[in-house]
Amino acid sequence: MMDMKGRIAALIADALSRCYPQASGLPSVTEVQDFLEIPPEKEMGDYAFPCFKLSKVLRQGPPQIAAALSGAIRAPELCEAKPLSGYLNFFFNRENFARETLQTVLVAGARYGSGTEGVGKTICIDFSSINIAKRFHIGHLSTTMIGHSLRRIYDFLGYTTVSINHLGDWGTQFGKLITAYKRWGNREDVERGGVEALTQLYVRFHDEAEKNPALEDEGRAWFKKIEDGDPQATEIFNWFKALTLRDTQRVYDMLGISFDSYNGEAFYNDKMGRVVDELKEKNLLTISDGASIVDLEESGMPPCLILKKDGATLYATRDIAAALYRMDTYHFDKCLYVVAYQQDLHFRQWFKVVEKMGYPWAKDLIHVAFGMISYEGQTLATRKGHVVYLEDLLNRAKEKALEIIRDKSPELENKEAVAAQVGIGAVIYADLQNNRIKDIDFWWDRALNFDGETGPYVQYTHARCCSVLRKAPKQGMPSGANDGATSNYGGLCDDYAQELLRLLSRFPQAVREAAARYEPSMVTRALTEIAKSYNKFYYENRILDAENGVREARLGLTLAVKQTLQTALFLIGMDAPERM
RNA sequence: GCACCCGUAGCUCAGUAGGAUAGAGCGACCGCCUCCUAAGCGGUAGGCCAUGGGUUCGAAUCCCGUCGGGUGUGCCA
Repeated sequence: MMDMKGRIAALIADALSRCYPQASGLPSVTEVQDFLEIPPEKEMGDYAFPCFKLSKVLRQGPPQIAAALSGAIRAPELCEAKPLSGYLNFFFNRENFARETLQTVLVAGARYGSGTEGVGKTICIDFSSINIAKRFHIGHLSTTMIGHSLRRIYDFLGYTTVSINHLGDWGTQFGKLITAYKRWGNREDVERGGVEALTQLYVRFHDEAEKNPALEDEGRAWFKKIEDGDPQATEIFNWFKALTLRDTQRVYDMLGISFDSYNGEAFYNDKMGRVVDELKEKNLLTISDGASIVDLEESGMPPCLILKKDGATLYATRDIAAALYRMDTYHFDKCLYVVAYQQDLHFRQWFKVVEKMGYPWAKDLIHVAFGMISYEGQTLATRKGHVVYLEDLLNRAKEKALEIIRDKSPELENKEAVAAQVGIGAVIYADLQNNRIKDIDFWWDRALNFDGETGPYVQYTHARCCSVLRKAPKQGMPSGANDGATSNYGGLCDDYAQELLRLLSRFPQAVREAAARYEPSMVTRALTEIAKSYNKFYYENRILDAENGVREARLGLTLAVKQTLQTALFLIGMDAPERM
């Protein structure tokens, strides 16, 4: 079934050709569809066609054009067209719109809004990318949640996705860490303390190294051993890595996140010669102050450093090596890097280098940048303890949710499980609520606020839908296209129901825009609008004790809302509790 | 200095491939549970869309300048 917008565009195009048979340069159906907009006020209709642009072609004032077109459009079963100050405003036939929208949503069910446009296309998403021996804190929340949500959104549209946790597992800091461990650590304490214990060792190293600079050399020596594959160094290093992944996995489990690949810096260590060779071969490498660079002056950027004076590689080298590997391995159509905007220049530089290497897919490398996070107005500082660990945040959010449940729903059975869904949901929602480029200043009271437009609000609305549906009579529950016999769609013609139907009908488009703009917040916003609209509908209309037929129609709408909310929640990485 | 990003209500933000009278949440104040989940709903108050030009029938939205803020800017990642 063609959507309403397309059908209205077809009506307009047809009316244009009949009203102005002599005119040339009339817009096509698709052009008309692009002109169509949603009026600012509901009283102005469901769609509006602005006639200003046609004024020149048709040598007529916009109001005259609108009037002529409205006279030529006769489709009462679909909509009415009324001219108003240069616009042609379309008012849906409400009953028809309700029937069509509801049946579309209910037939699609959990797949409403999904698509197949991505079938056969692969998208690599590089996100979260934790550092070994460092605790997961709120600074990692955005990359993790944006990446995870994008993954679900692209999956929903039929793409094959590859989620990649590009581990920060290479560098002299690991030599220093081994030094600290050998001097002051022991197996049991570190095994028990996990990443926190490693962090303490690292801090101690820095304190002691200020007094005793020889420690730096010792650290470098241990790192050299890692590089050379020394068995003891490798064993300790791999153990640190396993400890970090073990601790981090607890958080990933709470968030429901998994990765297809953990290939990080260490993995690419032996794959960088190819990059250097290729750059040399293509005459892109020049020596400057002893370092090997790719000059980017003609692109208006500082040069991209490939090799240090001492011949060591740099992170641009590693990123290029990883991109080449991923193209060879996954044949991606796009490769997304969900990384903070601080690294914007870095990405623009090495993307340009890949382009200069002659790879047409350089244009498919996308830096999905997001804003900085600060804590109570100040930069996060792990050393000073000015930091919020993700695990602590999620646990406190769970506790807060549990308190509220004990207060408001003392009879709820699985309180702990629901509290986890709600508390964690609040954190996820807050992170994906606004455009990703916005900076976030973290405050505990804000993070733990569950009133207003928050995660709990949308989950609450979902639970409310579930509650209504549970109490509905078993018979006559609408489930799809064949419920026309029992549902009276006249019961969905009020402004509240219509607004809700409008939002439901636009949901698939919202998912696509979110994908096109790498912007999960567009799904969050659609989700919130639907929830708000349902709560208003719910207060203005009786559902269960409405008359026969109307009750079924409103239950159908409730089911459609419930399913769409559930889908939208899933797409941003939240759970949808049925009771709370 | 240069580059990128951002300036919309007291606070946090929607709205930007131009469209009609600029919206929401929080905070403040006032209401609504004998009724399907009050984690809800309604109302009041709160705006020179940073600023000056330009393009246009029409600009918060596009272009140029200015001011303010953030980030980055050759051997860390």
